[in-house]
Amino acid sequence: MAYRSTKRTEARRAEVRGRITTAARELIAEGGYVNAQMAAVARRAGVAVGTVYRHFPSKPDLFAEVFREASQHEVDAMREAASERPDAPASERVAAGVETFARRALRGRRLAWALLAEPVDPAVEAERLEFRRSYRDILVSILQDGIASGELLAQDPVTTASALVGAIGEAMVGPLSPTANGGDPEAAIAPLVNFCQRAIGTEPAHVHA
Amino acid sequence: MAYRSTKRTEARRAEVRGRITTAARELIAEGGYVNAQMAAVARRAGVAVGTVYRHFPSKPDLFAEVFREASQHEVDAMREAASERPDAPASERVAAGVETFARRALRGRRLAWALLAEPVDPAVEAERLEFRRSYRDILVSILQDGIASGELLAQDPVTTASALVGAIGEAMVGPLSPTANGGDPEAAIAPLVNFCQRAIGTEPAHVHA
DNA sequence: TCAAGATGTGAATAGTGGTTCACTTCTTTG
DNA sequence: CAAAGAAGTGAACCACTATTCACATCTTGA
Repeated sequence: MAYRSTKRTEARRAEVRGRITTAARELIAEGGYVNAQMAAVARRAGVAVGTVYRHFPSKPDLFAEVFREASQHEVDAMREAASERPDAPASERVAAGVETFARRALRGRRLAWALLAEPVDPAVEAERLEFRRSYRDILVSILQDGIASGELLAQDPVTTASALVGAIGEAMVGPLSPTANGGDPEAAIAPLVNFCQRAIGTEPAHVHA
Repeated sequence: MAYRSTKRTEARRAEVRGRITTAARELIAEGGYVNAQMAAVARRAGVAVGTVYRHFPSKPDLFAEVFREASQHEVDAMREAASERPDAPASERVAAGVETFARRALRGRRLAWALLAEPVDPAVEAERLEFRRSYRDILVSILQDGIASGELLAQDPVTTASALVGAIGEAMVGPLSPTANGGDPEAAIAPLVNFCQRAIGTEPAHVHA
C-alpha cells in the first residue's frame, strides 16, 4: 500500500482526459467521425495510443462521451434561447430557438452534421438519439403551449417538432444547404426562421405582421 | 478472330449484372451500406467475387449505379404524383408529391434512409446529392408557380424546398420518426402533409378549408 | 473440333484501423 | 531510498474487406 491517487495526480489525469476528448472533438469538426481514428486522436492529444485506452475502454466509449458533451452544449443553448421569454408567443419562442440552433450549427457545420446525422457506432448513435430527442422535446413543449392557448392550429406536436429538426438540419448543414457551397450563412437564417414559423401553423387571427 | 459477343451472351451478361445490382440493393435495404460487402453481394447474386469485378471496376462504381437506379425510381414517382394535375393549386401538388414520397419511403425505410442520409463513398455521395437535388427541384418548381400566381407567400423557394426534404426525411425515416418504434406508418403521413402545406405558406385568401 | 477470346472462380493479397500487452516511467507512502 | 502500484508507451496483433490474378470454363467463328 504505497501508492494512492492524490489531488495532483487526479488533476493531471483529468487534464489528459480532457486533451483526449478535445482532440477527438476537433477531429470530428474537421472531417467527421470517419476522420477520427484512435491513432489520430492520440497524436493530436500528444499521448500514445495506449494512453487513450487507459482512459476509455473503446472507441465507441470515447466518442459517446464526446457526443454527449458537445450536444449538451447545443441543447442548452437552444433551450435557453427559447426560454428567455417564457410568456412570449410560441411563434416567437420557436423563432428564437431555431435561430440559435441555426446560428450555432453554421459556426461548426461539420461538427453539427456529425452530431445530427453522420452514422456512427451504435453506442454513439444512442447519444445522438438523445440529442435529437432533446431538441424535439423543447419544441414539443413550446408547441403544446401554443396550441393550448389557441395561438397555434391544432396539430400533432411530435410530428411537427420532428419535421422541424429535420428541416433545420437539412437547410443549415445538409448537402442541399445554400451554405454548403459558399453562400452567405447569415442570409440563410431568416428564410429558415420564416419557414419554421409558417410550419408551426399560427392561427390567422394571431398574425401580427 | 474467333469470338464475338452475340445477343445471347449479351443477354446473359446483362442478366448477371442485374442479379448483382439487385443483390446489392437488397442488402442495402436490409442493413444499409455498411452491411453490403462485396463478398455478400456476390454470395447473394450467386456468383464469385471476381465476377462482380468483371462487371464493376470497384465497389463505389457498383453502388453508384445501385443508388442511381433506386433513386431515379423514387424521383420519378414523386414527380409524377406532383404533375398529375399540373394546374392544381401548388399546395395540392406539394401534398400529392409529399404523400407519395412519404408513402414510398415508409415501404422501404432502411433503403430510403440509405438513399437519403447514410454516409457512403464519395462517388456514391455524389449520386445521393443528385437525388436530393432532384427532389428539391421538383418542389422548387411547384413553389415558384405558386408564388407567381399569388397562391403562396413570397419566400425563398430553395430554402423552403430544402427544408421540406429534410423535414420529410426526418419525420418518415429518421430516428425521431414515430414510425421508427413500431408506430402505425399510415398515421404519420397525414400530419406530415399538413406540416408541409402550412410550411409552404398558403396566402390566407386562398385557404379553402 | 480447334483456337481465340470472354467470362467465371475463389484463394491469396494488401491496406486499414481498433485493440492489446510487456515494458518503462512516474508518483506516493513507509 | 525502496516497494507498490498507477499511468504512459508504441510495436505487434488481429479482424475485416476490397481487390487481384492465375487458372478453369464457356462461347463463338472458322
